[in-house]
This record gives sequence, C-alpha cells and structure tokens, in this order.
Amino acid sequence: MEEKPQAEAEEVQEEPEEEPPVRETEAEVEVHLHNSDSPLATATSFEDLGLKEDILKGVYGMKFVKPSKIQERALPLLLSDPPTNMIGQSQSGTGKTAAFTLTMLSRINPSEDTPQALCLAPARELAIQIKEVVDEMGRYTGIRTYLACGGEPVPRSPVRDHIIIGTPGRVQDMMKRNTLNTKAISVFVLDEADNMIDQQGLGDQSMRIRRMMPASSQVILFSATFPDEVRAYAQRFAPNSNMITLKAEELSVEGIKQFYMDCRSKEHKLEILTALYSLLTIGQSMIFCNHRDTADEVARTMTAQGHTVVSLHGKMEAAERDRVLKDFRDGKTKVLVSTNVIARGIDILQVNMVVNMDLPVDLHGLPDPETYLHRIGRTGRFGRKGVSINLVHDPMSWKVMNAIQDHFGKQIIRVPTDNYDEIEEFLRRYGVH
DNA sequence: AAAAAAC
Repeated sequence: MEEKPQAEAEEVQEEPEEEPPVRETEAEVEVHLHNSDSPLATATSFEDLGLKEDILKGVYGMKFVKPSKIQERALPLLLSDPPTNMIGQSQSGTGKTAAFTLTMLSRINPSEDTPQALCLAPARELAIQIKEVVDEMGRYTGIRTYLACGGEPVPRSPVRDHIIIGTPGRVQDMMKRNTLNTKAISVFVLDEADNMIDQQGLGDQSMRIRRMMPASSQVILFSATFPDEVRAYAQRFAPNSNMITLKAEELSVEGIKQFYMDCRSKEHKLEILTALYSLLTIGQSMIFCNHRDTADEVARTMTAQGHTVVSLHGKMEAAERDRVLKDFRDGKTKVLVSTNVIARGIDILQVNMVVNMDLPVDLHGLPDPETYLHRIGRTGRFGRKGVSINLVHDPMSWKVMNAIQDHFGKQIIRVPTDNYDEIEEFLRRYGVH
C-alpha cells in the first residue's frame, strides 16, 4: 500500500514560466516538460485536480489527506487533455501507485463495458497489490478491474472489465486469443518500468504489447529507479513525455542501517543467518537469494532449526504464492525467504530487516545496485527504522559488495563474525537487538 | 550462469 501523504507546510506559489522547453527544479521534485502547453501547475488538494466526486470519495476513504510531493506535480500533467505521456521516478511509498491509479480511473467511462486502461507489472504479487489499490480507490465509481496474470482462470470470452492489471505473459496471451480488446485503451501504465523495458524477455513482451495500444493512448512509465542505460529507451517507449523526478534517493537508504558480514562459505552463511535469528529480536524480515533453490534450501534449514520460515518464488503455484504472501502480510509468518520476484514494489510495513543471502547480480553476473536498492527498500519504509545485512563469502560476492558500496557512496558497516557474543554486542551498539 | 513472465 502506498504511503498516506502527510500534512505539509504551505507550498510557495509557482512563478509562471514563459520559455519552452521548461526546466523547473526545486528541492525535491524535478520536472521536465516536453512542451509549454503542459500545465506547470501544483495541485495542493485533490479538489484542485478536478477529480470526479465518486473518485474523490474513494481517495478520502483511503485516508489520503492531500496529494503527496510527486502527486501534486505529476497529477496535473497526467490528467490534462489532450493526454501526454509521462516518465516518473520516485520511490514506492511516495504515492506513485495512487498517481497512475487516479489517471486510469479518471479516463474510464464506466458505461462502456470494454477495457480502457492497461497496467503491467513485472510479477504477479505486484499486480495484485496494484489491483487492490485500484479497487479501493475506485470503490464508488462502478469501474471494474481484471487481474491478467498466469495462474488465473483463462477467460473464454472477451473481457468486459474496464481496467486490466497484469503481467506481460498473460496479457499477450489474451490479445492473441482475442479476449483482450485493445481498441478502447486510453491509458497504458508500466510500473517498475525500468525493469519492464530493460529485462531480456520482459522488455520484448512489453514492447509487443505497447505496439497493440491505440496511437492515441497515454503511456505512463513509473519506477523508483531509471538507470542511465534505459533512460533513452524509455523515451522511445513513451515519446514526447513529460518527466518528473522525486529527489529522494539519499533519503531512501538513509533510514536503513546497512551491514555486511564476512563468511567463510555458503554453509557458514547459513550458520550466521540462523545465529542472527537466535540472537536478535526481529519483527518481520525478508531474506533474498539469487536462486529459487537457495530460497527453498534456506527455508528448509531454518525450519529444521525451529524457526518459522516460508519461501516464495516463481516456480511455485499461483495459489501457493498468494497464500504465502498473504500469511506474511497478515503477520502469521515472520520470515520470508524469496528471490527477486518480490524485490520490487511490495509494501509490507512491519518488515524491519532485510538480509541479502546472495548479493544481487544481473544476468551477466555483474553487480546490480538497482536491485540492491529495491531489496533493502523493503524495510525502513516511510521513515521507519530498518536494518539490512549482507552476507559475503567469496571473492565474487566481495566484488559485488564493494561495487554496490561505491555506487551509493555510503559506508556499509562490517560486523565481526568470529563469535556470537561479539555479533550480538556489536549490533547492539548500533541499536540493533 | 538467474528470476520473472502463458498455456
């Protein structure tokens, strides 16, 4: 669930800009307008946005008080007519989901029983989370949503719901079988867009789906990260787009204490991991592995040691994945061992520790700082305290650890691993116990 | 050399 925007001090009124293209910068939000016709407005209240009454009711029903930083600048651009494309960068928890959700809801005609908006995410779990936000926000609109993910029943006739939220495989499949009519789609959203367009496989799929969108549709790309390599491609994917960036990168890791622990072997990593859970009082935590098998193995080992641990990865059946994540969200399980499947976007507020059992690497085995940021961002959300612990054990993982530390320019603290008392004592000094 | 993503 996205952060509820908090009451903030009064904003300074914007100076009217004259010369296109407009580049306007302030402390936290940076806006690049594609052309000067776009409104350079700031919406300090949801009423300012001209949202329909039934949508407003849903917004306030979710205890949203006023637009968040990114929403107050992005929404006037997203909602303006004629629609313009947007590339937006902001951490999850800053109101990004609500921003594109409001755009989709606003552009739907509920009396037309055909898909009018399509939102894609990189994994089932995130698509479900987005659908829940859209359903809640659109509760009073009569707008219906449809989950287009693997593992769901295959539709036998054309879907007549208004907003399709899903993952690329099923969406493509539905297009092929003519159960997803794209003719009336006016908004096309990619969440975790850098991942959606860059990733081998996902990128091709997203582009194929993109080509099925009507030429007039509004393309919206949102992510917490946009590495330089994918920026140019994003601009081809969403041509002539306005760009908006929330400068919160430092903030996002600021609340998270980052440690690493020097291990001798994979076995030693497992030993240290279980020791941590015996030594520390941890609320809820997530352990990330690079392989599904490792996730299962870690869960098995820790379970054998008497910890309540479950694993979640893409090889599991959809129903099982749903059950595992629900139990974790409900606090029924305290430790979730997973792969990159839930590294992005998933909001679980109670998570106060993230362990990288394996340091994140890309498909070439090179350090993947974006994934690192997304992973550790599962904790310390919305100003809460969070701890991340990286387990390092061989020259390769050392290299990755160093590269990630260099990339963020933030010291990652070494925790001694010689004996358990020392670990406990050391972490206690950093306020971790 | 992975994970994810359809049936």
